[in-house]
Amino acid sequence: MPAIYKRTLVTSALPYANGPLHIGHLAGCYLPSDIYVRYKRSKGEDILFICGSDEHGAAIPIRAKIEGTTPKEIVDKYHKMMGDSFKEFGISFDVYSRTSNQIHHQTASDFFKTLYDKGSFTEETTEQYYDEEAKQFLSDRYIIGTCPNCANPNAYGDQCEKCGSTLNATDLINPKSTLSGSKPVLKLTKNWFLPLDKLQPKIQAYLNEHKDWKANVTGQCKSWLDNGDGLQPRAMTRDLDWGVPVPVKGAEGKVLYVWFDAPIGYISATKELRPTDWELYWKNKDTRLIHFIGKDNIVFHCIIFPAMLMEHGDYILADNVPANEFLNLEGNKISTSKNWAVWLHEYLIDFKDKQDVLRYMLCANAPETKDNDFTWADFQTKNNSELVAILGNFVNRTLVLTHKYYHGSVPSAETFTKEDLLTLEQLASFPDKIVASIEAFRFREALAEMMNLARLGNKYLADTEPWKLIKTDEVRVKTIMNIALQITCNLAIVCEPFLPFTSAKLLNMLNMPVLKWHAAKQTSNMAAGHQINKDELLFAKIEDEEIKIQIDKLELSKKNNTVIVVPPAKAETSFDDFSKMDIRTGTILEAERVPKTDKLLKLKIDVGIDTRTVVSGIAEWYKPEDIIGQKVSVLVNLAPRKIKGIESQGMILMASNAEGELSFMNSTKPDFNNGSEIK
RNA sequence: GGUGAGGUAGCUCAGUUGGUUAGAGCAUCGGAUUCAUAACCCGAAGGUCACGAGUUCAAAUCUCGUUCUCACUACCA
Repeated sequence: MPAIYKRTLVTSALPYANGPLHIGHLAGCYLPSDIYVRYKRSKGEDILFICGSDEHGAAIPIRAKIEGTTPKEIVDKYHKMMGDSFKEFGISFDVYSRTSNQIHHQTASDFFKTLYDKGSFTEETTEQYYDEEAKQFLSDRYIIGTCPNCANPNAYGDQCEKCGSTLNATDLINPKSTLSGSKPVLKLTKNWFLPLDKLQPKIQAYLNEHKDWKANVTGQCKSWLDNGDGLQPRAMTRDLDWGVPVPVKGAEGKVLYVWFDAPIGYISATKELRPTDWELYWKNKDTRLIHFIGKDNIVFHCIIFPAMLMEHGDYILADNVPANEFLNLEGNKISTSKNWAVWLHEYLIDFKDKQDVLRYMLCANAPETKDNDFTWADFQTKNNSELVAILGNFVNRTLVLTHKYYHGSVPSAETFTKEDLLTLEQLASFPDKIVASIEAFRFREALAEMMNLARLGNKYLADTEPWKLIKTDEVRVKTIMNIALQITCNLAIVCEPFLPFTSAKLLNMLNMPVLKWHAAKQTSNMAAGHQINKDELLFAKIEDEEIKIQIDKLELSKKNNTVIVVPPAKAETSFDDFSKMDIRTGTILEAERVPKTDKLLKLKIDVGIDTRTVVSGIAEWYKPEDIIGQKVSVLVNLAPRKIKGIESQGMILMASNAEGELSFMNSTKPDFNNGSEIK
């Protein structure tokens, strides 16, 4: 089982620099990793916390094009924005680097070279589109053309966003380069593949050593390994000009695959932070490496990156990869493009100084074992019924009484009753309970345990009733208040990983220095006679009004997005081109599901000329029995194509909205005969 | 369709190798209390453990089937 490690290296997934951060990012991996690291630091352990912006990949140049700017400006903008958000929410990275740094380019480049020299890669030459004007190969996203499926003239080389089909660039009709607008030519290109198929036994063995990983993580890995023929070779280079150049002769105009270079970002960030002894954290068996990620990154961190490290040979592998599931917002998926999100930088405008409230909420509601939902109503309840009522209230009543009875001077504990001793014993047991949960990456459990300490305090005060005793037994009250203050002080220590701002505020009120974790096992951190500062409220109630504003804001963005998103006008086309299409009216005679598919219906349509079979992807919106007799428009001279073994002889025309939902368009004169031409 | 993860109280979740009346927090209701941000403290109510079958003395837990949700993947002419 786990060796005794001397130090820990914690990485958090590198966020992609093409948009601001939202609550899903925080809940997914940054908050859990921050809690873990803060606790380890508090214990005095040797630990580094690494992160940075992922600034490569094909999506960034495209985003730049849309915004009419350069990739560099995009990544600069979001790198700063994300870094600021992390800082504001107390995510305590030791370094927040970026993959566009020179040090990263060098590190990733060297890494690739090492694998290349070792002969780890296989080379494969394929035909790809090349733009002769721009003098470069075109990645799929740089090519647009007419979708062979739905005739959308603006389909991308990898996917048609209109009909959703996955494409190869070579499938496109009339391909065009988005760089120069010219017609690209097919040219041979060489790319380097990591033969994951050959590495599968080693990867399997590695995963077998880590049966203790979370169920969602091992499950995902298993599914990759067991699926079909197992792992497949994966290209580690791309024909693109944005990224780390491939350091090999004959690879001009190529960059490293973003998922090859991004995880190496962890290494280069460590180098940047510790130029002299970074290898201690990456190449020494006494170091424990932990990757905090979201579930979408599991395959890269559990299979591909370890495979790269194995091939290299010098590096240690991750000992654990605690991946979280996804956080939804008010019942819907968080979506950057639909603006369905709570943005971190906006949150702080509406909820100034309430970083810890969000941290608390996101930890208490973290999607640790399954997707979870963030609702504003729940946010309010957690703040008002837990932070205010339990934690804030306990601290407040203790401090108020201390000022009232002793002018803020800690009273001395005289003689302990049985009840006192029991309370002190429980107090001392909390750190270990919280530790057990944190070490098992069960942060919501750990947080609940922390709150139980505040509950213990509330109960102790309710049971001992110092406000009554003060009239009859002042000596006894001294002891009671001393204990209540000790609980308050220890709360400040154990809440620090979760609520760092609150902890600092509380220590300040107590006029205490920062205390290490082990101090929380002691029951006499505050000496008699110690003078505390003026008390103030730790948490404020959140009123219905404030919540309503947030919900309205979301509703508004929902409305805006459903109304505004209309695809842009297409390029002009000629009447000749249009008249080449033979579109007829028809009637659906038969309809049935195509087995083993989710979306496909096999239709028999009378189009006047004949009755033909058409396979159509409308099963998500129409049941077969409901559309028999439905009048449709059919493109009848489209080249036939086999889909799932069925020859489809045409295409029915459907309206499609922003959500990709499809609808029939009805003629207003029902008696039009089948086969009428649509012009 | 394939693979993986889930389905437990109104809500969010625990439930370790199958073993007494299935737990917690919040919400609800009742009581007590006033130091405290109408907060705290005590108590109650609330569950056919998605559904169906099987194995067993015993199933939330194991097996098989069905169904729903999410992710990856295939399919959208």
